[in-house]
Amino acid sequence: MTNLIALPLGKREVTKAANRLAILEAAQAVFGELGYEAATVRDIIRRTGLASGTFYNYYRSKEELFEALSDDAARRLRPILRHQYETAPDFQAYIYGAVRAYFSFMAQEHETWQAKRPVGERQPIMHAETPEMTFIFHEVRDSIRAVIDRGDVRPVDADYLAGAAIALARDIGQQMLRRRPIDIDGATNFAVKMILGGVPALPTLKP
Amino acid sequence: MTNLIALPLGKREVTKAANRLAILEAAQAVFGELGYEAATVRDIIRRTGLASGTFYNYYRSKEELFEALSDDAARRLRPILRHQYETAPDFQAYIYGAVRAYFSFMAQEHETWQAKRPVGERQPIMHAETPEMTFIFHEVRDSIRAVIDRGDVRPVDADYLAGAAIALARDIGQQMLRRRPIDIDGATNFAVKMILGGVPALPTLKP
Amino acid sequence: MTNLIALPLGKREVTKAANRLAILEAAQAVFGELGYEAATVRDIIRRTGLASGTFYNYYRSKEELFEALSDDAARRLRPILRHQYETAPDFQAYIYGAVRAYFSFMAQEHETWQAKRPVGERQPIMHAETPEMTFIFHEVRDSIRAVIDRGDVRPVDADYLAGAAIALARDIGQQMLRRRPIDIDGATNFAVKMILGGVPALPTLKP
Amino acid sequence: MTNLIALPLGKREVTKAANRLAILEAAQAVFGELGYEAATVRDIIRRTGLASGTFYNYYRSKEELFEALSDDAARRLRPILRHQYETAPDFQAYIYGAVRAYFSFMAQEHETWQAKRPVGERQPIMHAETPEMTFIFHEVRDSIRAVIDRGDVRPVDADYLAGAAIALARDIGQQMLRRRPIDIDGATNFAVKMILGGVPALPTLKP
DNA sequence: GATGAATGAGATTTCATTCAT
DNA sequence: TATGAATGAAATCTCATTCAT
Repeated sequence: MTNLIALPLGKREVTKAANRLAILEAAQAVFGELGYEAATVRDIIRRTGLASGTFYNYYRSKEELFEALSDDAARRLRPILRHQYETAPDFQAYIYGAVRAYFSFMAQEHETWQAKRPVGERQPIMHAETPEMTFIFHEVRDSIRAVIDRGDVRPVDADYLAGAAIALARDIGQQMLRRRPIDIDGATNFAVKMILGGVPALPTLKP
Repeated sequence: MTNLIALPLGKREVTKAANRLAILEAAQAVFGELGYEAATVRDIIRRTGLASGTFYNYYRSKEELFEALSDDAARRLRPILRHQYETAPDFQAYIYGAVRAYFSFMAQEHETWQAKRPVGERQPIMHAETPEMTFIFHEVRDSIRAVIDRGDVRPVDADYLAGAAIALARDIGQQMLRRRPIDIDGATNFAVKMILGGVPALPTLKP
Repeated sequence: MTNLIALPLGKREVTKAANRLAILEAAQAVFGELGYEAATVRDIIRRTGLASGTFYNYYRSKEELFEALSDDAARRLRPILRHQYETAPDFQAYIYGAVRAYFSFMAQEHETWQAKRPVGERQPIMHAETPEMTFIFHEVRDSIRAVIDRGDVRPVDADYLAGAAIALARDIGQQMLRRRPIDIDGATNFAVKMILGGVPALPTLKP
Repeated sequence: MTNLIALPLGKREVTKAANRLAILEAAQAVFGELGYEAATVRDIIRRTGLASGTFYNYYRSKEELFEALSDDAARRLRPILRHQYETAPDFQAYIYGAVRAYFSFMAQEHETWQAKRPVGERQPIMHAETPEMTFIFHEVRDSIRAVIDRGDVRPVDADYLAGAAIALARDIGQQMLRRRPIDIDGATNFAVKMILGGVPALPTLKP
């Protein structure tokens, strides 16, 4: 989402990049609000102020936009999560770093994530069908599996643990965003304590 | 989904009840597979063998069907969860009872909860927009709040805890359904340990 | 286009058959007026008085409708052309019979073929992209080839001859429809004389 | 398509002329391949390497381009056909000269007239909506009418005869282009024999 | 002029809902 | 009440044309 390359760009290029960005951000907001299925290309394009046809100058379909958003999330989150994974001295530190990075990420993009919705709209409990969610889910699960496989953590059920940790963090993250003020530290503290507090109690897996 | 009221019914009434039931069951399966938005009324009605127009003799809209399904889940699950809540000697026992009841319920209705999808289709991580989920979320959150308010549990963040517990249970429940054999005890054990293990570590809420 | 099966049909079936027929006829007219590419599903459905969505209860797409129309033309014309082919004592008689059958067919369906067009519209010279045309072209070419292969006609260039005969008949047929009164005999006479008169003059093909 | 006027032109004018020519040629090819309706402005402009907006510096619309192409064909073909018409000693010679000129013209511009299409695509029998065709049709019909009016040919149905002759020549011309080697003499011979052979047999028109 | 992204009218298609039978 | 075709609003997508650079 950030234009890291600082080359002189003509107005046209700038506009094009800005439009692409605007569509991505609008899509992120709309998917967050409505979920993938309920979101329409119109909902997204309307938010950008662009014309309907313009959407198709950038993405061939809603599906492709979803992929682009996933890629975007991956590009921005993966290095952070990878860094946590590689530098954390132990499982505890990894979980802490990953959860905090994730919550910070969510909070940073909060204004697009949590755009004001029409009141009276059915409020879904949660929209997992969001590109960021999809990416995070797979990324973190793989890390947790790896940690367990490496033996850094007592042999517990890796899939259960990863699923539980992610589900938990996702939910708390969303709640965090709904509260004022947004308290990253508090949410991180809560989520990490829940996850790490639970692990020692887990049944050991017989190999 | 079971007709607990056993009064003598005329043929017409029997058929009506059977159709209503068939629609509910089909809807549960289809919403579970596709989510609320992606599911079409025709997807649902096709499973029942009824004609599409017949749907509207029973429900005024797709929306109303969703509500009915929520009510249905509520009617069936609430007594169970309430019973756990009222008879459990302590918080630990309540969580255990509630999780176990929930997993048993999922396993019982397995075929509708976890219907197989065409391979290659984009697999959403989760469909939160399921009537049962919506109901359970609110019910359990209220129970946890009550327990905390009563002082049976250290004053922690009830919303975070409820959300975390439910998210966690939901995820593990779904994983449980994908495994063979379906191991209710194992899943319950894991989920309960995670939830209860985490609670003592949680930060105390300053009132 | 004719409902040859005379079974008692409910009103629903009748309506359905009538609608299918109406769409076919409208499509025939619209393809004839505008050609396949320029014709839109809307143009077709508008003529029937049906709602736009109704089209898709009968055909999945414009393409499928085209196929259906081709099949329809084939079903109605093939027996006639085949009969001419099989019963004609010689090439002359076959050409006469085939041309006459074709012109009669066109004249019969004239009211749908030649619906009034908005004035000022660009008048294409000809629309070959019509299901009937496509079918006839292939059918008659095959017959002429067969006749020549059997040696009933001097060895001339079969493809050239078939193409020429069909192109010629098609054009004269269309002109015939534009004239008042429609003179099937006159048009047949002209077309057949042209075709048969030309054949003796054609260069013999060296094998 | 050739710039017959050899005046000194500035650089700008040369480019302009070249672009205009490139667009005409591309359009001829694309209309030939896809027909007027199915051809898009982008299909045409893509072949020229120009930008889509540039198209509108040369032609106000797709429609106008079509007209321009007709005019172009007229400008190039009319003198040839006129010359045949004026110098031919009799009807036979005129037909021969005209058909030959037309076939030579087609063969010369073969690559644009008969571009190869993706296989498997629905092959329309013919695209009459081609500017050249439109022009030729009217031109030749007028000539034939004139010949008949002058009494050089027995009074037959001029419109039928012109239509038949043109349809026939068009079809054989197209077949000629598909064969290897391209045999202008053979095709001319065939077409002329067909046309002229048929004429004596035609019914005389009562005035 | 040349460029190519933006525009928006219009085409195709889907689907919740209605309604005649 | 059951049926299933009809409806039409709304969604997706295309493309001739415009316009800022």
